[in-house]
Amino acid sequence: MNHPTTDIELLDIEMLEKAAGCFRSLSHPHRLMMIQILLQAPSTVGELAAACEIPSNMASEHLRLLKDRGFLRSERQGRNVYYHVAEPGLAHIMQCVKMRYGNSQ
Amino acid sequence: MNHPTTDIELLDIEMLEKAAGCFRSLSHPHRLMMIQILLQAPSTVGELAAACEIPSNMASEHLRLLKDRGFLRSERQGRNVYYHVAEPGLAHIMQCVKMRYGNSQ
DNA sequence: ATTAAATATCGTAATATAACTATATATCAA
DNA sequence: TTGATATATAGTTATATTACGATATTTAAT
Repeated sequence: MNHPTTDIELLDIEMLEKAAGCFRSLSHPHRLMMIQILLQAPSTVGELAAACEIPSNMASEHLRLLKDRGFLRSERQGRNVYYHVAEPGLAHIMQCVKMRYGNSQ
Repeated sequence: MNHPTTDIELLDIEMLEKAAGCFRSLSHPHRLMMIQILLQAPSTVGELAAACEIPSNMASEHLRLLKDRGFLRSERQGRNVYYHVAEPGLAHIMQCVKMRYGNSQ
């Protein structure tokens, strides 16, 4: 009922469902750790697993989750698979996290 | 090993655990809907329940979750309880969501 | 070809989350 | 006080997520 340009549109429940799925895939400390690392440089499954101190099969599962959601992409190089950030918005999101929880700010 | 000013600090796993909890509390379509609405104006439990088409006791549970996380605050006014956004960062987060899923962009 | 290393997938048990019914509390009005 | 409305909490069941051991796949080295 407002003027078109001032009318604030709400996302419908379907869109929110997808968005909720994205947040769910971000709702694990190891996955956030991986994203943090990958925002600095592409890394292998093994490197990410070591950084999180978890077995590599679990790292692989977490990475698949993030990849399926479109947040990451992967690229095999020899025996290793390198993952990298595919969604630029992740940097933005992690900045929000640091604003709330970072020690440097 | 880098120069202090160029060293990018990673949040430790404890901080990431808290951040993950925040994302988990955002990982439900009805909770996102409530946040969307509350970013426009404070609303009662009943109003939010109606907007989400869920029973008010479930709305109450979702709201408690968001309140416990520090995202919302509540204030009783007569028989109604009004919730409002307590974390300004939520507007920012919802903007990210709209960038990805909004029809107006 | 065989072996080893890195990654991925499968099956399953433990745990967490969600939805629902019933009940409780708080406020107001008659 | 009694009844009605709005909100909150408890208990329970259904479902989803997580962790993990075992196994499979891919690549490279011998």
